[in-house]
Amino acid sequence: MTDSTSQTYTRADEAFDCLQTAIVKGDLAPGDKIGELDLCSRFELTRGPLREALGRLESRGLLVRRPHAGVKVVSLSASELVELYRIREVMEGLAARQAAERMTDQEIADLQATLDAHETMIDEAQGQAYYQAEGDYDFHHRIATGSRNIKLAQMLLGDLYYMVRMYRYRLSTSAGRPHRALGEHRRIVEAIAQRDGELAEFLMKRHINAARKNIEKKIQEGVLTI
Amino acid sequence: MTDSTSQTYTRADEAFDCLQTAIVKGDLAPGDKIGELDLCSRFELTRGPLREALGRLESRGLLVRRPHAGVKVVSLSASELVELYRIREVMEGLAARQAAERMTDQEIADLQATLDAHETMIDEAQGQAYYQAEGDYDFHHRIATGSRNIKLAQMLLGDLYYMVRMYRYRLSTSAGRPHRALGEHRRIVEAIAQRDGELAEFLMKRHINAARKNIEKKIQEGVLTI
DNA sequence: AAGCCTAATATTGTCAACAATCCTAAAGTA
DNA sequence: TACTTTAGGATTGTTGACAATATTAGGCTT
Repeated sequence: MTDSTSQTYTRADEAFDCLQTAIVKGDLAPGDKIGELDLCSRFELTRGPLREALGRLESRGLLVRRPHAGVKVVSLSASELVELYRIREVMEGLAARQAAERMTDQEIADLQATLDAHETMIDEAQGQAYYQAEGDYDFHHRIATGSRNIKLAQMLLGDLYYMVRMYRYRLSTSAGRPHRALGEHRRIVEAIAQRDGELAEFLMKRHINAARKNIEKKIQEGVLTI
Repeated sequence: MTDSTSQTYTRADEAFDCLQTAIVKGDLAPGDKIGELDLCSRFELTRGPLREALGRLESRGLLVRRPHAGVKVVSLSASELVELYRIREVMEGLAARQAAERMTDQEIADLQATLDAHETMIDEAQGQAYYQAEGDYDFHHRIATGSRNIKLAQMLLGDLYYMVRMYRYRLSTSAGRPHRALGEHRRIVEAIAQRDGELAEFLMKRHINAARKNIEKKIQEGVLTI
């Protein structure tokens, strides 16, 4: 995600990627207070580039920083996580609509192919939340890109998805949901293939709404403690 | 917007604010290629904090950076600017809906008061685009904050608005539009006061849609060259 | 015993020198 | 004349040392 056109890969870019994946994968858990020197030794970096990366991550909302006090990984409250899905609902709805208008036929064919791949993945790795989540991410990623709305894709891929993925491992396995989600994905792609932007937007919004309700239910059940 | 809770104000924060306002005010115009040393001498900074600020601004999409080549202010194409308004449409629609559900009565009263102030401002500074734009910004700012959706407010106030404001001085004066916009604002606030979130969302979306069409028209007329 | 103040420590913020890379301009060749 | 190549210069990337600040632990007071 760090500007694929850049030919050279600076240490700051490296630091940024390391930290971002560490946060997303859970190696750095929400709420962790982390020292710069720890990070330096862990990732074999020096403080200059590291600090630049910290600045970027703070700006994206993955870290919070207090001058002279330190850096800690952002920790969303339950309500904040839910609010994230409300934002996704409208933004990805727009993405789906624009994707329906602008994706190439080839891209749509590829998208359908990935759905087939997801299906076998779900059947094989039954209940393996990780791969399900990756498949889901792939789907949303392609649509965001397919919207041809650069800023929209940037905001989704660079901000929201990383925050959502931070929490995915906690709230993934909901019996039967993967198959239902896949069905919803199929319908969305169908609408896109028919170039029906309005329908694609509607279906995408409903899809994310369902995911949100699923999370809200878990929170109420106390399954998900944040 | 740089974390109001921070007690101490670091040089990097200073650099960030300086650059951001310079970009928004047009002192650094879109497309300008800027050297780090120039910036250092201009803002009385040293390179360390400056680079950290550059990282943050790049992450927010106000700057583009190419390793070893330099930094330049982002320059939106006409279509990218229009796309920005499509994003605003759905995000601010959501903000208006949530604001209708969550703003305090006091906040709503204040909002109505600012609209009155805007009205006199428009009458007095007739055609003074700058103040009109500031009033408009204030209105949208309050609603974003009133949504109580932290991330949504962050994205609107920290990303989108700055990019829009970069271009406001070019596309501001459209005879009669200020009054019409004010009327639209009033209706939105009315819906919020009645706690009608659905209507508030609808009206806000239409409001931004109108602004987008206004810009598209100007682009087609060739008035606005980007 | 509990709370406040003080000082030591560790961590962050800042700086200036060094190394690596890109851009430019001049020279040479087709 | 126009294009390629190469060397120089300028700019960015990186590093490690230095300064400033928040935290924490310990002692003191109430």
